[in-house]
Amino acid sequence: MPPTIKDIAKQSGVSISTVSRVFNNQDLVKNETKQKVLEVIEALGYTPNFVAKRLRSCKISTIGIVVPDISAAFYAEIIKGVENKANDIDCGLIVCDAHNSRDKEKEYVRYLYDGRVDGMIFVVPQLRDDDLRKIAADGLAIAVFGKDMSGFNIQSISVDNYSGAYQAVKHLYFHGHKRIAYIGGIEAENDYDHRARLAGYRQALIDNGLGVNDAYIENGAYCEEGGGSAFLRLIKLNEPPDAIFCANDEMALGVIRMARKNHIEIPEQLGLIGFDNIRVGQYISPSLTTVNQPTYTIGVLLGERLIFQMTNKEYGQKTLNLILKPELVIRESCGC
Amino acid sequence: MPPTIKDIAKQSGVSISTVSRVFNNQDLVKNETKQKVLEVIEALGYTPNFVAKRLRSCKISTIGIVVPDISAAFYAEIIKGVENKANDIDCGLIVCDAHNSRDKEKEYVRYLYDGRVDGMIFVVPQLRDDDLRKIAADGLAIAVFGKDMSGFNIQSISVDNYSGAYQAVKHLYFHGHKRIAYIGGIEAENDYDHRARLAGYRQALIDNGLGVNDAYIENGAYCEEGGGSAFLRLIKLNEPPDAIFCANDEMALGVIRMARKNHIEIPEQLGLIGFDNIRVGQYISPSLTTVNQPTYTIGVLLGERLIFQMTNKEYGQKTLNLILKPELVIRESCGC
DNA sequence: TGCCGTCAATAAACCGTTTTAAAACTGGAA
DNA sequence: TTCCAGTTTTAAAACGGTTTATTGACGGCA
Repeated sequence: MPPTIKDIAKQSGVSISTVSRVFNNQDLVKNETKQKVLEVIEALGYTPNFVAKRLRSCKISTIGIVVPDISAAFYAEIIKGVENKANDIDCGLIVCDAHNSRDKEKEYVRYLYDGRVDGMIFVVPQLRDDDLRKIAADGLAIAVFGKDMSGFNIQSISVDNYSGAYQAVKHLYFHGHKRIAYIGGIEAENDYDHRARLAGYRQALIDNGLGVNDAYIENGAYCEEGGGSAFLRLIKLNEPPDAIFCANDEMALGVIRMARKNHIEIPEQLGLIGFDNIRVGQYISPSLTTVNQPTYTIGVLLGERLIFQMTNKEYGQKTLNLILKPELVIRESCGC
Repeated sequence: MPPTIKDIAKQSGVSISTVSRVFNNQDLVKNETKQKVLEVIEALGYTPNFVAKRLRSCKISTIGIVVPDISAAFYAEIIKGVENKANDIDCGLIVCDAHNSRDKEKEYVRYLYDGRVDGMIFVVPQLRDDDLRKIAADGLAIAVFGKDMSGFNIQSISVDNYSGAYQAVKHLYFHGHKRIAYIGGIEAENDYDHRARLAGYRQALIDNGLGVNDAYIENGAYCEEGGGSAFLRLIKLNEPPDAIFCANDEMALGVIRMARKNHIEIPEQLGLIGFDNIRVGQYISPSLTTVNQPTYTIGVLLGERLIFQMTNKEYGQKTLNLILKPELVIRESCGC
């Protein structure tokens, strides 16, 4: 057992309060006594027990972050951004991988909720707004990426998915594509990304005088395989699309793979744009035009917001929901 | 403030000891009472404060893992493996990103060391063996990936880098390559991977009657750009190599990029094999032959070892250093 | 009826620190 | 000598749990 403050007190013939003082408000203790105590501390190799310290003083200098999937570079980049800010204030970071599951996410919240952290960041939370609000109400600082929580007085950051999709589709249109399809997710209660991207897609078609054809709207389940099958369904249509906008890059990879298999040339016969700017997109052939989200910046901003929240307990000083504009990264797959 | 055990006690009309019992030795409390308490716990969303818990009982069901770079898929996979095992025993996981820096790693160790975790996993630690030993000596369970710590009575898992390199080079040789170069890291004190892979490369050449040509051994700093420049140096030689084995895939990507720029065809003019099996390797053209390490399995094993260590305090029951065999994944770039 | 054993629940001690309130010790002024 | 202010020091109360010892209630048995 390591020595405790009691051992030091006994050994040096003073009370434990005095020993504690020597460590903290050192000016309140006589120099002579201080020397004596310091000697004993040195001799016994004492360090204050962190756990006991925390129990009393309630600050733990740790923040937690919950992401849907730690192995996706997108989230890893955000984490790095957050960490950068956390380091500024000597704060540790606990990373939790929710495995894309709401239950797991809930579990982790429960886990972090036990006084392990001073604040939490949720990246694209699947949790209900209510759950998030409850956490915030308990006095824990929180910041959210991926949905607008300003209605609940919670700091949040989003990317303008609508605008990203709109830009992509407009780009395809301006370069001669007229039958533009969309591959996305399903109309789930909490799939804000899908909804906004679909809406952007729709509006871009409408604004450019192209009708919205429901047969051109497909579900690719956000994964490579799903994107591939959605593509196969699309090319079987009487009037197959001449371009596809995918709500993420994974699905676009599936499209590229299946197009190759079916001898459809990209971009000559089919324009393609993805979303997220994952690393593979630069290396695959044809390289993938995509919509880039400033992940690292997002992380930094999340960190900033959270720290702001942790230090100033009241809200409202900063805009509650900050919306970042994504940008189109033009490569080969769109043919422009 | 989140609710405490006192709130639960008051709300449900029992003593705090009873509430505590409901959480721990549940058999000692009447079923009826238990139900009542559980309801209140649920309603108030109570979680026992981990700091308080730890202070009294010395167990907090948390393990920490330190990796060099969270955004590398390689480590993310290992983390997932560990997490899987941790979940089996209802253990939380704290992930720390050391940013490839020894200082940062040290900082995190100090941080975790504060009684925040019951055990730690180090993935390719840059820490000195001594530091690791000291942690273990203090009674904290630890498990290490990437270097053999059995000499210190610490559980460790490694991949047989020597064998991986040997297989790769042998494969190149058997398919007709005679001038095989190596691009790796620098001869750093703690770069065990580099040393073992280089040794495997050397031995494979010797065993097959090819001499070792020091001009063929290059440093690519483990990154894409470094791999590219190393490649450029190699092709300027009087007798440039007809194949390259890279100590990781990143460097191989650099080779592919630069080869393309210099109109050197892979695999026709140059055979290429990487190491690590990163995702991009499947998608790039030509797709990359590489040496695969069973990352997820590594994670699971690390988790197992650590948990074993946490529960049985004595050593020695299991092999202390487990060596896994990596396997060659043959794709286009080696031309076979 | 009185005694005993069993089962449930509680009170109280404890973990190692910080912090607040109180006590003890100084020295100087009345 | 007494009192007071200022400086040091101490005792004791937190912090939020777990755990040990104790109490209380109840039924069975002599």
